[in-house]
Amino acid sequence: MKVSQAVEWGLHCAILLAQVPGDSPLRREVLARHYDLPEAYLSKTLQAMTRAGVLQATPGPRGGYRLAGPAERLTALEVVEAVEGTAEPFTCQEIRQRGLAAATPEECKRPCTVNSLMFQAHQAWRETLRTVTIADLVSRVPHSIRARNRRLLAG
Amino acid sequence: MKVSQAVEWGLHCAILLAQVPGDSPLRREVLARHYDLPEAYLSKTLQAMTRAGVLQATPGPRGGYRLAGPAERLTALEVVEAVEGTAEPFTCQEIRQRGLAAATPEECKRPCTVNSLMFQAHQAWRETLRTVTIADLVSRVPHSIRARNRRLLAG
DNA sequence: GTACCGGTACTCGGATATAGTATGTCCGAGTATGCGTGG
DNA sequence: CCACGCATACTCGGACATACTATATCCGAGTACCGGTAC
Repeated sequence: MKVSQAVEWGLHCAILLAQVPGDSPLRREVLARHYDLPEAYLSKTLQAMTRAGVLQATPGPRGGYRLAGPAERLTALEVVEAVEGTAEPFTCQEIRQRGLAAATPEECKRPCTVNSLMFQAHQAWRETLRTVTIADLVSRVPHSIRARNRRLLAG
Repeated sequence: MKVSQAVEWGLHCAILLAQVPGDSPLRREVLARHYDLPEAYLSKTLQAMTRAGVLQATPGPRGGYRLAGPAERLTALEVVEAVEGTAEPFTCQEIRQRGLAAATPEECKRPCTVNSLMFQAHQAWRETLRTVTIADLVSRVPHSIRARNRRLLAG
């Protein structure tokens, strides 16, 4: 089990976009330079976030990315799932229905206990991310860094 | 993010081993046939569980695998981490220290907020798995299946 | 002076290579057993 | 009859291929702007 590094990028970008004064968009190149990320690949992540409705992309001159909604209403979970997708990390192969001890369809009306447990664990994970918004994360960034960002994003 | 299918195999095998009457070990081939799994690959999973101390392996005739301890003391988390490893699924790249807005070492004494959040989410996931033992999972298996297993494992 | 039109430069979006990891398979190392042999 | 030693068959363990996904990159599609031109 491994979380894509693109998740880190996506969250940091969302946090940064939430600090942009006014409503001016940020170009992809600016985001990439800000954290020294490969711009071409970052493109893929921002794309996914846009498709998921987390970001709003504007093409053409004076274009770029901005948050699709207020940071107070955008949860970390939405960002993470925008990047990683919403597929369950554990997919039950229903091996209980195979082999010598194959369970009958009758016995499988209730979901597999292993499947239930893993699902429950994933729900706990999601719940943790759902209770935190991007605005919360911004407020946890040290003031000195926020000040520096304000200066960089203004110019 | 994706959980290896080997986790499903490992948990099911642990649950099955907990149902073995007496203390006789189960051969790899028996486990594989029970769920119609590729024996050669299942080997890798059982190996990992043995290395982690979840299973005890006995070579030679009349050998096989058995649980290293009582099912009541073996948590699902231990099994999962035995198979998947204990590495954090989210590894912070510390991108806040790079690029134009690079944070100073002084500002990085506290861990990155993104890192903290993802860590916290993972802890919630682990906690869910830690509160459930293999014995619990056995008790959730339908009686008809348990009876069938008892019969199969006796012969 | 104003409105329209076309060219241009800039932005994102998706199709295309590469690398690393999960998946799948094989053969060799080690051990308890069972038989044969000697006392 | 009993004890010892050896060959054997059986078990797991780790080294070796393959397939898929995450990573990384490029070039093309679309859009707003800006200048020129006609009215």
